[in-house]
Amino acid sequence: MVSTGRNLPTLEDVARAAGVSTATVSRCLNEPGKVSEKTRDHVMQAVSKLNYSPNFGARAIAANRTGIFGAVIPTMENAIFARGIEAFQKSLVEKNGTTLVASSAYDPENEARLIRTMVARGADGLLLIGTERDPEIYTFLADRNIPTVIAWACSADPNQAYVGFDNRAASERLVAHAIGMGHRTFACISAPTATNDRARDRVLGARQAITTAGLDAAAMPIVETDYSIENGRSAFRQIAATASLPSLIICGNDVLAVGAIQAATAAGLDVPGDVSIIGFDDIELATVISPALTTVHVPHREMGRLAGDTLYSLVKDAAEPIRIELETRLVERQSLAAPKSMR
Amino acid sequence: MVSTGRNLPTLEDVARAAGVSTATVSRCLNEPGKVSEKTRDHVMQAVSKLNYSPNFGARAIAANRTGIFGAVIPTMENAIFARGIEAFQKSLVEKNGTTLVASSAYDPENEARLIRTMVARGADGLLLIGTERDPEIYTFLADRNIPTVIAWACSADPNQAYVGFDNRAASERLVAHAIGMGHRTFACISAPTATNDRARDRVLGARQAITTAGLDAAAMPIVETDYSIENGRSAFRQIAATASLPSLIICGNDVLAVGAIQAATAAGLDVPGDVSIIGFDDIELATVISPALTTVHVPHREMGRLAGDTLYSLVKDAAEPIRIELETRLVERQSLAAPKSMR
DNA sequence: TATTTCTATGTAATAGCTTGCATTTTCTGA
DNA sequence: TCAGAAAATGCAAGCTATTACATAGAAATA
Repeated sequence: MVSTGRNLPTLEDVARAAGVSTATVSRCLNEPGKVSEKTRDHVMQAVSKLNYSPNFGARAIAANRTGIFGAVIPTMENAIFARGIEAFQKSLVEKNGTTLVASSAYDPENEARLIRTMVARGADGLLLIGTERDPEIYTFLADRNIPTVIAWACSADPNQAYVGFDNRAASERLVAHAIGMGHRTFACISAPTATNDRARDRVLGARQAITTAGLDAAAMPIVETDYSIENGRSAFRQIAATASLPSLIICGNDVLAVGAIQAATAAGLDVPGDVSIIGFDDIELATVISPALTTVHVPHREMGRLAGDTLYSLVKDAAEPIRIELETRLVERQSLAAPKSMR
Repeated sequence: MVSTGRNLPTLEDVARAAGVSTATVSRCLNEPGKVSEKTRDHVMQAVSKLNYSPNFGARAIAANRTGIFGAVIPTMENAIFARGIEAFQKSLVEKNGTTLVASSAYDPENEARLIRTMVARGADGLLLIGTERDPEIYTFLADRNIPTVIAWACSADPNQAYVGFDNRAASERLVAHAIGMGHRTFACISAPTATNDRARDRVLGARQAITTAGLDAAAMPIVETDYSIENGRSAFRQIAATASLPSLIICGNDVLAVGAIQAATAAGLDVPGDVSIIGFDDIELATVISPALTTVHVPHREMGRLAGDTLYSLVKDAAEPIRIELETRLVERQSLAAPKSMR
């Protein structure tokens, strides 16, 4: 194990050097407003002269907080979470917080373990994705007074803070739009719905739109597969291998949709001429793929930023749960068009 | 401020419940081999009965370590860092570590501040990107015995651990390959080289290849701009606006290259017919853009994973600095072809 | 049996900072 | 100038786990 290094300066050393008490030095560092300017100058000079930086453990134990905020996300490899966490992190850095990040790979058990680890590592508050998890986790967090903010979804629990959007309604709107263009036959490529409430809601929204149009939602085949371009490709092939190709392929996110477009193109099909494909999220990939993807724009960055703001105020001011529902927006590009039968 | 929650059990509570001293309980938790089986059973029973979990701050101060590993990266929005950090994090989770992440937006001052913050937040070790930074930072870290691993580049300092690759050599190889195909006129789109050693090395590599071929490297115009697709587009326009279009555009990374391809296509140019464009990194975008991008593949995930392993062993075993140079690989796709003059 | 060697456990000294409360200094206004 | 209020500062009590060292007891050896 690594030793503590040459004996580093402590608060007391700084206090001595500045000719004040440790209390004053501590206040200089934590509540500079409470110290006179003259004293503060002296102290800060001593701080930088000694190159002092406070001992973390001591501070954590004395103040009973760490300034660390945890985020447990499904993966950093999807640009939406990378974006969101980047914004979350930036928001907290502005408030002198730091972000502890871990990804669960969409596995609930992993997630539960990581949440406990974060708490054991001193996280003052936690960002979680989606609402669905073992109730024991919520109890665990409540017992320890660790505030949480949920993002990417809205919670039904009135005491749960969140910054989310309505996955179901957004999906329903997009599919209804496609139905309005004439689509009548569908297939769906989704992430596994059993352990992913957002994915499930998106499928439910699509079904709802189909049902509302007087069509048979149960007839829509669904391929469940983890989010990746490659999986999108193979899911498309799987769908294309069945009797008749649907006119619209509804994808759980843009990554799957990009894979589907690639596979369709590779199979010699024209998108959207032979088959329309829609996504969800609106990441950069959606504009780079050809044809560009029609999708739902989710304000990921704003969500991350607001989640940071919200979590901070919960930790700092023990604020009442803040519940923010953001708007999504349909983005029409080239991968969705009226089906052949309509032309 | 949030209170500590209902008074949670302490080591002492557990000791009392198990009828032993706090030292024994501590040993049960940290070095179970040193305690007799009978005692251990008693203690563990008390632990789970009281639902005890050790206080983070107290542990940190007493043990002088936290199990927290920091990573200060330029941005999470570029897939390469998202990938790398994901792998880094995964490697450390396996070893019961947790990852503190912050992004500096390629700003050295930000980076310096974030490094200090991470240390102040108890990071046992740090992952940094690139070698170039204020020497004071290295002193600061050395004074505090905080091991660091550098990734994405190789350090000349024999005491500095790293897991990197040779940006310069990789770039030189790719450009030499293009020259071999007949290219004689060049332009370059790069991230600002003043504050980014990787970007600078890539430009140097390109220049080297040009010089080696007996051509005039100084004649190559360079547009410096932050990494983003949009900036790649406008940089291309800027280059295209000059007298004669070069046959090869060398981009500092894939993101810029994708933008350049889009702008070229939008301007009615054929890539690679009218102009060849090459990137660096090999991210997903490179395969999704059309024409697919010829680029240098960098093993980002492996780099992240190895950086995690390395950092852990430095912290844990105070191992000698481990220095790993990974191989990059040229990936030939469609955006590079022999120039018109050669056909 | 006496002596030595281990093993298991306990005692108590830290570790360094924050903060409630007490005290001193400075400011305000008559 | 001085009482009273406000601001600045100091005192010292925590906060909780780890671990060096001490000790007791068990096992091994002579």
